[in-house]
Amino acid sequence: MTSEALARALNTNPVVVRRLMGGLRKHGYVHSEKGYGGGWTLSCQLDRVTLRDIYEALDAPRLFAIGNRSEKTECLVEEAVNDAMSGVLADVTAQLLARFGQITLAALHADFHQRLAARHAPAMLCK
Amino acid sequence: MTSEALARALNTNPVVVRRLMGGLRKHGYVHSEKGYGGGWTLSCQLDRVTLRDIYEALDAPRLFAIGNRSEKTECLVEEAVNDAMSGVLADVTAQLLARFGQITLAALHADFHQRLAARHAPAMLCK
DNA sequence: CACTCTAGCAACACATGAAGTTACATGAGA
DNA sequence: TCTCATGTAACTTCATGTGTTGCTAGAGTG
Repeated sequence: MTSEALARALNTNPVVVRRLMGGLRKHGYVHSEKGYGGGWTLSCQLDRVTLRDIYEALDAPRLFAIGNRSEKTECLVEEAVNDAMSGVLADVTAQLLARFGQITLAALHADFHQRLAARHAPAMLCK
Repeated sequence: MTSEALARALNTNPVVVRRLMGGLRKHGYVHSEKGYGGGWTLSCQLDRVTLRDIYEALDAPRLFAIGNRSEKTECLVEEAVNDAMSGVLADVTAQLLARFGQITLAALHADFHQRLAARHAPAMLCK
């Protein structure tokens, strides 16, 4: 599949797609080929890759909208609050990643197909 | 204490302080008085207010930097991923708030005083 | 060999939201 | 009535993520 086609499907831009896919390629989840007939191909088993793997392949972007605005401070109040918060945030981050680590792409794939079937046979829901 | 003085201590602007303190006032944690001799006064017991209370008084701003970019979508893949993620995010949010709910301002206050003592008697640490 | 199609990449432009700023109104004491 | 303070709206600035353009390089076609 070309970046162009993916971008259309995702309502975004081919360059954005390449940026994201670049991370996935570095980790061997996808493969890309240049030139005529080129594009992206899957190169991993869906049941061996998790949301956590994807997150980390994407360079582990910031998870939280809150947190210390500076690591070092002269202010003892700020220090006390930072310590209290960063302990919680670290624990919660670990939990979140652990949960993401249990969600495989295969599971999402299966979920998608279930939704697809449901959409094509909506009458079943009305019984 | 005036917004002006607080702003200096926090390296910010009096108006920003008023915006934040406004939330705390609405919940009765602080009291403000206008005019000469006015400013902010504490009006709660520090051991009865938690970080979670503060967070909610500040109108519960976004916690996560990740998440659904749109609630409704036509895309079944997006739907599947959103469902998987929002389940995790909801659980993790609950955990985070629970933890914040256990951190009282009194505890932070005590922690601060401990740091203050340590700073004034640093020789103790070298024994 | 020229042409087209594709990814790779850097640099720039735009959008969004948080934080900071200005200006003015209101209320309280001197 | 003057000064000092909060209350608030409107505007500006800044940071970050997203989108866009322009160019390079590689790969197949005719």
